[in-house]
Amino acid sequence: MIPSNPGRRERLRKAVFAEIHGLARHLLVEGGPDAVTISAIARAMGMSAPALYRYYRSHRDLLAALASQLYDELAGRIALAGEKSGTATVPLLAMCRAMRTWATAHPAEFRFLFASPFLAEASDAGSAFGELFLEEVARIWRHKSFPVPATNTLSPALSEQLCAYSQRTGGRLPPVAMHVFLNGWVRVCGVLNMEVLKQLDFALADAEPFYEQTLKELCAALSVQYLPVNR
Amino acid sequence: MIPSNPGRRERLRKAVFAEIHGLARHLLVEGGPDAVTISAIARAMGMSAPALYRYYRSHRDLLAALASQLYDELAGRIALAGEKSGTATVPLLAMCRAMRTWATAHPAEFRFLFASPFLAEASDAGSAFGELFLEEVARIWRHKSFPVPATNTLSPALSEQLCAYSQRTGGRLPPVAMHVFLNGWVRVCGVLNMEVLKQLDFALADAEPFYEQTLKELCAALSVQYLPVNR
DNA sequence: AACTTTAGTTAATGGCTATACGAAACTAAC
DNA sequence: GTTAGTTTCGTATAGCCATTAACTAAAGTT
Repeated sequence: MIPSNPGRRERLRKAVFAEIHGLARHLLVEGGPDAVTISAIARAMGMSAPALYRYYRSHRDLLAALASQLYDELAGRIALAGEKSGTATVPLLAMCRAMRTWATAHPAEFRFLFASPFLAEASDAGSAFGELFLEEVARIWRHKSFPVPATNTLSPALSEQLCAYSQRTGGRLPPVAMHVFLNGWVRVCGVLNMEVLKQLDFALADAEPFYEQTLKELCAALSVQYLPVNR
Repeated sequence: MIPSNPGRRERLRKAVFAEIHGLARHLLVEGGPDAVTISAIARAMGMSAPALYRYYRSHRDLLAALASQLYDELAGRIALAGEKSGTATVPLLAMCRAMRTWATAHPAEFRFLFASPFLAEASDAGSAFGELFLEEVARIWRHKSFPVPATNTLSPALSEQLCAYSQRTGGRLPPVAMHVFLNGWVRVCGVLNMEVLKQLDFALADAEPFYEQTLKELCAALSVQYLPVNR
């Protein structure tokens, strides 16, 4: 006989959520963000559309949950790559590579996460990712400070903002070092955004070598050793 | 009496197109890309929705026309800034500034142009802009070549693609110089994309000083004189 | 066994794209 | 000036979508 353990209902509910997420993601990959409709998901599940409102209060909420899930997946991959990187190598390199690996393996998801009109208004789309990489750069800085531009080469307006950000993040990096970090972050994100949005196709058939070259230059700027990908 | 000149119908038609474009853009700015619907435009015009199909064969076509119009506007601003820049200064600087000026003045349009799921699949979204700036860098190169990385520091896979692109664009820039150009282009686009997509808010309240610093560094890389904005 | 909660149904509203068809207006040729 | 053809618009319609309301059946609870 089957015992009616108390958590059963929740387990079933969880399974339905999982099914919804899976189908939503599948639709996103196959047909873009506009294809992720409540109707389509319900249809694929063999359910009526209004039934899905037992699980999400609105279409928006469903998309938000999907975004959050993808966000966690990417953040997880990056964190995992950082942890797994051997003691000899710098975690930052592995994290940057993990980010691109995920982005190119899942372009639709990456676009949805970073360039969707849906999240654009919600602000700070990828701020937490920035923090993730900032912490790594701060670790490198603590270990051995890298060269920074002279303070007087930065405009007062910029210095002021860098100081504020430095303070806001607990002074882990001095303002001028913060500029080095931001520069690198913009380059990494820039290449990834542009590659996924196909804004580099006009010049490069495959952006991987260019990305690696960028990482090499960033390692040089941070005075850490660059190691090629091990295959 | 009113003469029935032959061009009248075309004039009216042109006016309707202009009205559609204006309303479409207004809706884009006010409510994002999803607000640009045939119905909403028709409603604002006091027309029935099907009537708009006399002007555009589909919703997609309308959005494509809107994108093309915005594209032309931005390209025009950039070209104009390049022409108007005084003989003492480098056009490239003015063009980069014009691009950011437009982007920040019209964030909704810029997002629609560069980060919309609509154009992402259509490929080479902003390739022509890259060409625009490439020509400027080539002009600088012809005038006085800037320092380039040693060929052996670039991976063969990257060198090969740079060679191909160099050839494809008429050899205006040698492959290693092409890498310098691409690096700069990624940084400029990266900052702009991230600023408009609010991916820099976590660090910078105002991205303008950071953008100017980026331009300063690019000028240094291209061995041209950086001039602050004249006010 | 009675009550409550949960998960699903159908029906209905209103917005959207898109097509088909008809009426009016305009154009041009006779 | 009349007539035939073209262009532009409206109405009607079909199909998709989100969302709500009312209802039902099953499962869990007491």
